[in-house]
Amino acid sequence: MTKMRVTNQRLKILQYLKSVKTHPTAEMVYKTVSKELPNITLATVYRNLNHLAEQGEIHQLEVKSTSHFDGDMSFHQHCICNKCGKIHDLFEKKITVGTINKAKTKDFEPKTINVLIYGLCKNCK
Amino acid sequence: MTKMRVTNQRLKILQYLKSVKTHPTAEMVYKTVSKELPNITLATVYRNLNHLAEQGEIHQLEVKSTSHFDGDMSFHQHCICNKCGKIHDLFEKKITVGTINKAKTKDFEPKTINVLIYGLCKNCK
DNA sequence: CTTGCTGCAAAGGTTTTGCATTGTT
DNA sequence: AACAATGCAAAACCTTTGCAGCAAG
Repeated sequence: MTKMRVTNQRLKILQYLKSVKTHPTAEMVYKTVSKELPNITLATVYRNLNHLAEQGEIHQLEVKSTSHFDGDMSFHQHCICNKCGKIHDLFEKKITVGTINKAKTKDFEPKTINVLIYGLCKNCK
Repeated sequence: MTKMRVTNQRLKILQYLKSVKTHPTAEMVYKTVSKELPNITLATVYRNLNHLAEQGEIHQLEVKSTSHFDGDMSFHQHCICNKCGKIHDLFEKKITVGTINKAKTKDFEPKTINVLIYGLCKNCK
C-alpha cells in the first residue's frame, strides 16, 4: 500500500473539514482553502478529498449528484431533504427500522433510511 | 401534490428493480428495460428513477459519483468497497458504532459507516 | 379534455485524467 | 534518488432540461 504524504494542501483541506459543522462540497472546500493557498486547484482538492475519504479520515456523502464532505467521524446520521438537499446531523446511538418514527420529532419528516458501510471487499484487500 | 401516473415505462423499471438483488445504475436499468421497450430513452429512465426514489419506492445510493438503485425497501445495509465500488448487502437489525466490528466476519473489511435518512425538512414540507 | 409523461437532442455541472514539474520522504 | 502530489488544461462522465407530441385518468 502506498503511503500518504503530508502536503500543505492536504493539511489545510483536512483542517478545514475538521473545523466546520457544515458539509461542504469540493467547490466550497476549494474556495475556502484558496484563501490560504492561492495556487491550489480544484483537481487537487478532489484528489485529496477522495484520498481522505478512502483512508477513512472523512465521510463523503453524495446528495443530488454532488459530493459533500464531513470531517466529523463520530457515529452520527445525516438527514437529507429530498427537495432542497439540505443536510443536517442527527445523533442517535442505535439505528433500526424504527428509527424513522423516532426521528419524526425533529425538524424533519423522515421517509427512508440508507446505511452505507465503506471498506474493502475480499478481492481488493 | 401531483399524482404519479402508471406508464409502461415506469412499471417495467420498477418491476426490474424489484426482481433483482443487484444494485443497477441508470444505464443498466436502461439497457435491460430497452429489451422490452426499445424506444425508451435514458432520460425517461432517469426521470422515473428519481420519481420512484422521491416517493420512497426504491433506494438510491450514490457510489463513486454514480447512482445505483435498489428495489428492496426492507431495512438493510450496503457494504461498499472503497476501491472497486462493489456493493453488497448486509442484514443487521441494529446499527451502532460497534457494527463495524460485527460486520468484520463477513467477506468485507468495514471501515466507516454512513447513515443517510431521507425525507423533507421543515421548510420544504 | 387536462396535464403528466415520453422521446429526442442538447446542455449543464461535477469529477477525473494526462503530463510535466514540484515537493516529501 | 524515488515517487507521490501538484497545477494546468482538457476530457470524460453522469444527469438534467426544453420542447413538441403522446397518453393516462
